[in-house]
Amino acid sequence: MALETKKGRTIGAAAKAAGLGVETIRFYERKGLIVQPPKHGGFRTYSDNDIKQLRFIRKAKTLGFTLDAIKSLLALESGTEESNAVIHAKSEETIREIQQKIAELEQMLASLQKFSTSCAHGKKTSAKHCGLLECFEKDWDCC
Amino acid sequence: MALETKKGRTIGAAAKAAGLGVETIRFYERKGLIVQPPKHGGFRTYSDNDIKQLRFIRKAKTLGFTLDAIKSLLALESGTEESNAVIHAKSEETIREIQQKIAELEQMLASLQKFSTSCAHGKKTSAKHCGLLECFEKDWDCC
DNA sequence: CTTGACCCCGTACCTATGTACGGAACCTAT
DNA sequence: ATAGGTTCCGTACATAGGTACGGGGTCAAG
Repeated sequence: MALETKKGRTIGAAAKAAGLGVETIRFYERKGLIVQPPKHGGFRTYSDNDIKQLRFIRKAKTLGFTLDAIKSLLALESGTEESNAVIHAKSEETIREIQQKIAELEQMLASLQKFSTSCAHGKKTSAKHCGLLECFEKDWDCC
Repeated sequence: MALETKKGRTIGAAAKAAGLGVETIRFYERKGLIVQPPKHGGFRTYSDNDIKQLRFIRKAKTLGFTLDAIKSLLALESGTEESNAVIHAKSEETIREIQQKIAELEQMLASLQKFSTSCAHGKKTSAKHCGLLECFEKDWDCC
């Protein structure tokens, strides 16, 4: 086993801790999402904060953010952006985007819940056109 | 202009109405997300409900669903699934997934809001390690 | 009945996001 | 010091999700 003491894991341990593949981490490095961590004896050594970044990337990805968007988010955090005003504006914009996503997900959730309770147990044939789409699109009182 | 009367638009009009490209719609058809609509004089003719489906696809995509997942959702709606019990179970599972996404987005939102108000206007240098990641990952009271 | 806009199909191409390979170097335990 | 397991790097391959092209057919207005 390679050096895994105190602060700093090898890329393999970091991958396991973050739920990613080793190659994926190197890929993110090439893409500039993360900076190459310091090397000890030729091996990358990942800090706890690096692990947090990696987990953040993983989560953000499942939420529909592209790697480019995630890169920007991480740039916000590490303060490598231009000015405070710019940082603030960008985070506010991201906030609005997230609020939008949440709103749309809640709409979809409501539609699915109606669909699930009213349609999906019992009257499949009678309610052929039960209207998940209608619920979703128009916020109608279908079902 | 091709036949665009009453019920039924050509693929170009459908694309415009749904905010997609013509080629994208044909692509979705090949992938089985939508069924080929009836043709009039060799041209696909899209109904209002088809448009709803297309818009649904577009929205679901921005929310991070894969095309395969969307296909399943649409299958739920059109009742081409096996039994009512299966339909119900699947929609309940999707409901849980969406709730999970919402929860994670709200966590990210809260982190960003703290970051934006506390860090991003004024103390960039002093709060170098301001902790968007910490906020996000641990729900800490940083900033 | 021609002309321009639109559609058909098949196929090739493109970007984003990984995954896999392979030979050399390195660390750790025996 | 040698054997096993990692890691290194560069490159090639893979998958999802489109996007573009090219040659031909179809509409509807002038």
